[in-house]
Amino acid sequence: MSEIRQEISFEGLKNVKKAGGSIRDVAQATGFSIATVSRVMNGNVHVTEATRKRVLEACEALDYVPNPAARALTTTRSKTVAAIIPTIEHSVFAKFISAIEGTLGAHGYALVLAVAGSGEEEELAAAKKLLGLGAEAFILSGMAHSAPLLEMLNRRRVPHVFTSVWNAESEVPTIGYDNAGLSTSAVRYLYQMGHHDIAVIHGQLADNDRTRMRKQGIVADPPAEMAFRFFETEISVAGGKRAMNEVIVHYPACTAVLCFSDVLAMGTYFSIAEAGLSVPKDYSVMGFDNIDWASETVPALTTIDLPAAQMGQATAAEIMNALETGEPCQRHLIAADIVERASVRRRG
Amino acid sequence: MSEIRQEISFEGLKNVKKAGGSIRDVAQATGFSIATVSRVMNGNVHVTEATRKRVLEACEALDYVPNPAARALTTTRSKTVAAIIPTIEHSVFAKFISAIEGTLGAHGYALVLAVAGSGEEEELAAAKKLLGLGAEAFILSGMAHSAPLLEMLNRRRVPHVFTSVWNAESEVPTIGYDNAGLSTSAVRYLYQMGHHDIAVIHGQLADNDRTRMRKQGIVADPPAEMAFRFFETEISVAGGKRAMNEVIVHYPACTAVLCFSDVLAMGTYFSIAEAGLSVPKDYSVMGFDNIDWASETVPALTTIDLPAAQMGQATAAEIMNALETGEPCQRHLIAADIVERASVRRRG
DNA sequence: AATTGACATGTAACGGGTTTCAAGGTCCCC
DNA sequence: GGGGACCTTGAAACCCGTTACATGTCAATT
Repeated sequence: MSEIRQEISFEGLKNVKKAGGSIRDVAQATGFSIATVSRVMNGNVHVTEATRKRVLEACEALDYVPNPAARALTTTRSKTVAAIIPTIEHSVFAKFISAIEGTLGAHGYALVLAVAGSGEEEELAAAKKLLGLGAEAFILSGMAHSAPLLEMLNRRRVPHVFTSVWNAESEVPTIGYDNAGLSTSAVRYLYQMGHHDIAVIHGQLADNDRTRMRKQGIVADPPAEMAFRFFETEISVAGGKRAMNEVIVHYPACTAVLCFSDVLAMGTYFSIAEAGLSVPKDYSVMGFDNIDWASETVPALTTIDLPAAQMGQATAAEIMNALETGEPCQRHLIAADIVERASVRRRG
Repeated sequence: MSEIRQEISFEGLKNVKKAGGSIRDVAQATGFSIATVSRVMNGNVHVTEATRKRVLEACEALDYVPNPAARALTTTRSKTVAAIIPTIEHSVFAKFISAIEGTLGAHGYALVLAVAGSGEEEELAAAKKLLGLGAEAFILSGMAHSAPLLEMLNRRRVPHVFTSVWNAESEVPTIGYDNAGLSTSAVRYLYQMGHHDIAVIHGQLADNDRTRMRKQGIVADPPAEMAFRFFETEISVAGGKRAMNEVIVHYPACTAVLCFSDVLAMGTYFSIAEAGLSVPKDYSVMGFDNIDWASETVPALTTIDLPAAQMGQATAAEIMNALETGEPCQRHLIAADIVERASVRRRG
């Protein structure tokens, strides 16, 4: 019987009989009804200890696990939340995702991941796909998203949060940092340390609202004596290095460099080293993120500690709450501070 | 009617009527049967262009998307594959995951992610959870996994692959590198460059078979004149720095350092800089991974290029093939080469 | 002894798709 | 004009759980 089956059918999984049958098999094996088996599987209280034990044994013996699709169909809960992020290849995102997954996982939820570059259509397509694959909530990066995407989420009442940003005014649920405020503090710090000519190295403005907000925090109301020059590059060590090469050549007055990401700062270190100069003697450097090796560089990097793990945790908790209570997600401001190390020196 | 609903019920999502009804609503709206609607949704050929158009319009108007759970229930396909990885906070994993997601996503599959530290029970629990949440295939790291996990996957005929490793003998499907062979070549390279006293800095052996394989590749059959000392540490810049501090103090004969990860190599750079020494004058350093900024360090890092993206792509392709044809996953050896840069200098 | 109620269990109706099979329609060809 | 062949469409069974409601049992209360 079973060897025949192996011979005749083999075009895909649909035909191969998997171990672990249905709830009716367990019911039959134990003599109980499927309702009772279901109750046992769900930890329902109205079951005798004896029957619970027998059912559990049968499940073990038959290698039974409830069919997730069937369960999702009746409960209308897939316990799956989706995160759409622009890239995972950036340690801050990795830490964030990791925290989300940990928190979600601890409560029986799964995380499905989509990397959507930075195109809005790409993001919309990813969201549609994930919705069609069972995601019941969404975690998005930043606040800038295509209108169709937001409409779709609202129309279908899919809980969602925008992360890495915080916006007191807007009514959308954001969980993140006060990006503008943080860059303002960074500038103030550099000012206090005696730096007046600042190179700001940042990623693409076009497709990243967090970068735009940070820039906004600088240009909005800078101290009168300060001058800034902005260098846009790709967010990577290589990008930071290239930008710093520019700074060295074209911005002689510059004494301090503010990078909107620690990996950019790392790039400046290498650029400066190659030029035969040194940090912080020739250039003070300040980062953003506090990635885990920021404290290990030589000199140790002064940066802004963005608690990505904490943000991930808060995000996951908020999403799960929305899913379980039906309340909309709450806004959260994640506090972030400058961590002063050795890469910015006092001048004058 | 609908406003009453809003008032009375609000304990969780189960009660809130979502937009976008069922296939029957679409059927009713168009006057066709649900069978026809289903055919349209699945691109079935036996539908007139005119009716296809009408159905599609109705879907648009009603904001209809097929219920994924119902679909998964009948097709027994969730189009969801799970990856269980020890950590995501390591750029090589991130790149790998990213490639998997990209390949999977391009074919309509979703990736669910679980980070399972390195405990075997933890991994088993994660796998069970994901199975109960709808995963239909698994991507695992390394070959060392708990027997219950492997038994479960085999019993239920869940396609799975082991990644980052390659093993010609074993019958399990592995997709990855010849870890032992690569460290052997690294040693040979250092030998050719005139280095005979090598410090090897690596991560925990206990919970990582890839690290063990790499070590094996060194101790199995080293050139007679060579001496090795092994330094175990945590895989991070900080870990590499600490280990290198040890090397400097306790291994004076050492002229070259082989790190089983580029982040460890980065740590050695900082340790060496802090000691007032330099690479490659005082120590030659060689890494493993070729993470994206390995070419940007000063000096640029000589390392072994592990094509994580290629591995991810191959893994995803193999898993999808297994899912769709029923054939078991094939083994793949991913070629990797030394990329010679400036951190190893010729001696003698 | 009768009534009540708590509790354990069973029956059956969903939920929202896919798919088999049958039926009706159209077109072609002899 | 009749007989197929083929295409489009529909009816209904089925997938596998969950859960409202019904039933049955037994102990406690009066």
